[in-house]
Order: sequence, then structure tokens, then C-alpha cells
Amino acid sequence: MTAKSQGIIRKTGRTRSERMNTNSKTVQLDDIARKLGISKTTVSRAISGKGRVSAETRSRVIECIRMMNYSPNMASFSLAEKKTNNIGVIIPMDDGESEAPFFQDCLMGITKCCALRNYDTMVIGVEKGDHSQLIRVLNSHKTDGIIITRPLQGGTMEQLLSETKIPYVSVGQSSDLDAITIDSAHNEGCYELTSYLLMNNSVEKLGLILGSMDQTVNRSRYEGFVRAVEGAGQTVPVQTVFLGVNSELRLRRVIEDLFQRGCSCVICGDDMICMYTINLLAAIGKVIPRDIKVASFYNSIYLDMYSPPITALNFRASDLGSTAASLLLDILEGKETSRETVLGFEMLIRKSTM
Amino acid sequence: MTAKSQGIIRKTGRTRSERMNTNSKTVQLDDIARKLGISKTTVSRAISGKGRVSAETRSRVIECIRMMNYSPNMASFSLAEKKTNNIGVIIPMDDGESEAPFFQDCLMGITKCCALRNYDTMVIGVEKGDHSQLIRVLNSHKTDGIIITRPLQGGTMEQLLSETKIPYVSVGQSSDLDAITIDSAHNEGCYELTSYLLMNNSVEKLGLILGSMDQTVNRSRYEGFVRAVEGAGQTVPVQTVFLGVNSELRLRRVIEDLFQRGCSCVICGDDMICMYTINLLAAIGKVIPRDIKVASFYNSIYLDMYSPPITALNFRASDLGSTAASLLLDILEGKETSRETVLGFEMLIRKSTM
DNA sequence: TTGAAAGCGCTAACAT
DNA sequence: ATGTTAGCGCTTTCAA
Repeated sequence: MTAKSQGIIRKTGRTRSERMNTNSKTVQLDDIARKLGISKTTVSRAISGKGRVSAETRSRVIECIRMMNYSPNMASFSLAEKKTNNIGVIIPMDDGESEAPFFQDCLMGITKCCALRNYDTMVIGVEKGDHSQLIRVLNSHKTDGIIITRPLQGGTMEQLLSETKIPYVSVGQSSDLDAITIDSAHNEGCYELTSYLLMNNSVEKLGLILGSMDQTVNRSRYEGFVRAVEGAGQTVPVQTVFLGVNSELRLRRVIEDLFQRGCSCVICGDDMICMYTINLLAAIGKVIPRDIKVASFYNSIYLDMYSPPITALNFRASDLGSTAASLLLDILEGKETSRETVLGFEMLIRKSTM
Repeated sequence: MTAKSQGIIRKTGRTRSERMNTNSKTVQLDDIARKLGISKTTVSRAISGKGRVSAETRSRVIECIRMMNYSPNMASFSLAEKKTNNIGVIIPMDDGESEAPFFQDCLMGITKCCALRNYDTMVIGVEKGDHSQLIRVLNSHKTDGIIITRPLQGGTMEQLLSETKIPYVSVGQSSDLDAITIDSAHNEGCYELTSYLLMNNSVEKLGLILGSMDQTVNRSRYEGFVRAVEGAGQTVPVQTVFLGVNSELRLRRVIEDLFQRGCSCVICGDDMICMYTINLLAAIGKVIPRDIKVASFYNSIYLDMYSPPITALNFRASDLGSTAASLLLDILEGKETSRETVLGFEMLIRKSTM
């Protein structure tokens, strides 16, 4: 190749402008219609499966789509269909609770399920009293449905969702009695675990530390606990039941109280509380289970790693997530779903209560 | 009120049909244009600020928008503007790594920053070798930009992104040398911590346990470690350096080796490895720091809770996230940004190495 | 400063 | 079975 003064020496690859031409003009319905000498309506029908298209045309379209690497523009689809193929997941962003591995696991389950069904997942962060992100998403119609991962007493979010008439599923009991919910059997699980400690494990003085009672899940836990205590013919040990414990400082005092009042066993409301508790116990030189037995109403991968192993209820957060997503997508597709789904639990009896 | 046979007794609230009328027809540009007796073009201009509108018209529009509770339909906006106001966040979904609190924290930072600038966050889960979710999102044009939270050696994701010509930011060093990156000073931090242990802390036999070397972050860590060792006039203790440790089983054997080879101190590559290590040490009755000193190249809220407190490098994952988002949004708005941003670290010297 | 009309890329009546 | 045409709700030339 002779390179004149104004010439360009072409490398082996394509030039920049060639690349631009190939890539920047994204192929769309019209392109493949023209290529095949048919109308875009037919192409659209071949793709969606709605309306009749001859088997041959369809396969030609399918083929061509792959060849030309076509994929539909969601914005135009959404505009025409009033459907985004997105769902929103409301996740708490408050410091102190948002760290809980539950939400991450749950989100994983949701995302995986959605991906399988051609949906995408939008994160909606809410802090206590700040629903601006949720409101923005609702107003802009960016999602077809919503999953609540931490329903609160009062149901402010549910109210917003109902007003917008957007379908939603709540992971955990909702204040909205009409809401579709998917929940772990917290109530039942806590009942079982508490009963076990009381009966089989002959614990005398039982303590309980629960987080914020704004969370419906903590109410379920408490109910299960109370049922078990009363079922064992005892009265709820109000002296050693601590509700609404939501700071490390507060927890520190609670633990002192526990010892002062002679508790031989303490149940922690969830994994985070339990980890803090274990840590605080170690810091004051107390040994589990010698000085005090410890159990948790919720397990997690982190809790799994402690030694001694902690007796706990095991729920699969990612299953909850994927089931929630599955339910929501069913609803969006117009299928009937049951109003309340409950997933089971596993009781892990381990050294911490022996 | 007299209720005739066919009469309806109206409760105090609005009837169902009234509610339907108020809510179900979402107000749009036309509505507020008609209400004000002007064209929707003018309304559009008043809102966007593009094109001249009289100050008075503008304020009337603004007022009316608030009154009628208007908010634009994103699908139509996107179609017209080729802009979604969404960004995608790629998060690893592989079992065993996706649990790391880093990604959750990072995501929080991203979401918060995006919300402030009127963007929403879409979760894109990738597993090793499975980029289908990413490809789907790219093809459908659901996001304006992408954040990679765990860049890998080889840069397959970066390649996909480059082909699509979608702007992206990588949290951590990228194989794509042109990529915009935001990173913690891992290299420097690991250098400092290792140097400290070697010099001030007079550790003789140092061990190192790192996760998968596919992750660019682990390469940075290793570089810092090596620099420090050589800077101290020593040679890298290959006998006690374990790279690519990515399972608990593997870790178990590593820890046995550590003791066999007489290590007096071990550095863990990250918080997850460190937690497992602490747990395994406890399980075989080893006491920190009496039997072995322990440090970590990455801190996290969970590690914070252990006792004894663990010497570690502290980086703020949520800051990384929000900075990444901020950079990406700047790029999307056409601002110039620096190609490489590095956030500092904090060295937490604690009991585990004393 | 404002309005009319075309167009973003798709779907869906309604024809043929 | 396939094509024509009219939107979906916004932005944006181009006129006035």
C-alpha cells in the first residue's frame, strides 16, 4: 500500500468511523423489517407471539434478529405498553439496620428470579420518615411493581403504594391487611425455639432482646415468644424482656441488667443483636454457655462463624426474595396468587445453649 | 338523610368511583397546558429551563405542576431524550463472595448519591462467566451508565461496556487502562500496614492469605505487601503466602500450614477471610494474639465486633460508592472528570497484633 | 415569547 | 397472514 502525504495507513482492524457506523446506529424493528421485505408489524408479532404469523415468517424473523443482533428499545416498548419490566425493591437505608445481611440476601434472590423472567431490579432506599426515593420512582412510573423488604407498623409505604395502585408484595406481615405477603414462619419458629429452651433445655430465667417494635417481624417474634412462655405455664418475665433495643449503648445496659437479674439464657431478636451481644459478653469476660446461654431468633452467615456455634432459627432470606419476586411477577402477569405465603424454618440447636 | 330503596348512603369519605377518577388518570403535560391555556411546548420549556419562557409563565407553570401533582412519564421522556436517568450497578452474585458487606455498603452510597441527583439505581447481578443480566440491560438501554463494583482481571465486563459505548466507572483498578476508576488506596494501605507489622511490631514470620487473584483489588493488596516486605530488606516469605484462597476448606489447610511453618502473625486479605480465620483459630483452641497475631487488609462492621479487636485497614465503602456515582453522573452530564480518583484509608492498630 | 407539528421506537386496532 | 395507520407522552425544530 502506497501512503501518499495525505494518505492514511490502515491498520488491520476497522477504522474508528467504520466502528462508529456499525455500532452507534443501533438496529431496530424497521431495519430488520426492511431487510426481510416485510412490515414492522409482522416483525413485532413474530417476536411477541401475539397475533398470527406464519411459521416460516417467524423463523426467518427470529433468525434475522439474531444475525443483526437486534434487541428492542425498552423506552419505546414501555411507552407503548405501559410496562417497564422493572420492579422496585424497597430497602432500608437507615444506619444501624441497613447493614443486616438479610437485605442483601433477599435482594440477591429477587434479582436472580427477576432476571430469569426478563425483569430488572431497581433499588429504592428509604430511611425512616424519608420516602422521597419511593415517591420519585412511583411518580415516574419506572417500575411495574414493588417489593417491601421491611414492612413497618403503620404501613406508610403501603399507603403510598395503594394510592398509586401499583401492585406490591410485602416480605413479612404488613399493616395493610389486603397486601400480598410472603413471610418466614417467625411466629411459629420463635414459639418452637422458646418452647425448646423452656422445656427440653430446662432454662429457668429467660431473657429476650428485641429490636424496634416498629418492625412487624419483631412483633411476630414477640408473639411466638409469649405463646411459648404461656404455653409452658409461665408468665412473661417482664423484668428480663427488652423491646425496642436499637443501639449498642442501649444493648450494653440491657446485658448488665440481664446478669443482675440472674438470667441463665438470653434470646436475641436477630443476628445483628446477637453478634453485638456475643461481643459485649466477651468484652466483660463472660463465657457462652458457661455463664449464660445464648440463642438467636435469626441466623446469618456471620453468626454461623462464631464459636461456640449459636443456637438459632434459620430462614433462607434469598428464598424469601425469590419467592416474593415470583409472586409479584405472577401478579403482574395477571395470575391469581395466594394472599399469604409462609416459608418454613430450621431450628439449629448448637453449643451455645448446651 | 333519607335512604330510599335504591338510594345509597354515602359515608363521609369519597366514593370508590370518585377516587378512581382522581387517581387513575395520571396528570400529564397536556392537562396542565390546557388548565393554563397554553401549549404543552411552553410547559415543557418552563420545566426543563431550555428555551425562553417569560418569568411569569414559568412561575404559573411551576405552581400548577405542584397543585396538580404532575410528574413526567419517564418512558416517554426516555424515548424522546434517549436518556433513562438510571444507572446500573454490577454486583457479584457468586456464592461465597457476594455476601461481603462491601457491596451492600457500596450500593448504599451509590443509591444515596443517585437519589440526590434524580437518578435511580438498577442492580445487575453477575456470576463468574455469566454476564447475561448485564447484556440484557445493555441491549435494552435501560441505563445511562454503569458502575463496576468488583473489577476482574481480564476485563470481560469492561469489554462489553466499551463495545456498547456506555459510560462506566470502575470501583477499583480496571484492566481497561482507559477506564475511569475510583479506588481506595489499597496498595498504599497494605504497604503501610505490612511495614508497621514488620518494623514497629517486630514480627518475624509473617503469613498472608489472599482471595482470588482474579480480583484486581487482591493484586493491589499483594503489590503493597511485597513492596513493604522488600522495603524492610526481606524477601517475600513464599512458604507462608497463600494466594487465591477462596473456600473454607482451603482456608482450613492454610491455617494448619501457618502454624507448622511457625508464623507469628497472619494478614488476612479481607474481612471475610479474616472472620473465617478467627473462627477457625478459635475452633482449634488458638488464642489471638497470644498464639498468633492477626491483621486484616480490610475492615468491616462485622470485623469491628470481634474481640479482641482486630488490627485492620479501614476504608469507607459507602464513600467509594457515592464518589463512583458522583463521577459517573458528572460524565453523563458532560463534565470533565479525572481518570483516577483515590480515597484514603485509616490504619486501625488494635489488640490482635499487640 | 409562544405554538404547531413532527418524531423518538414500539404496539395494536383495523383493514386487506 | 400481513400491511396501514394511529397513537403512547414527551422534546424539539421551525414558524409566527
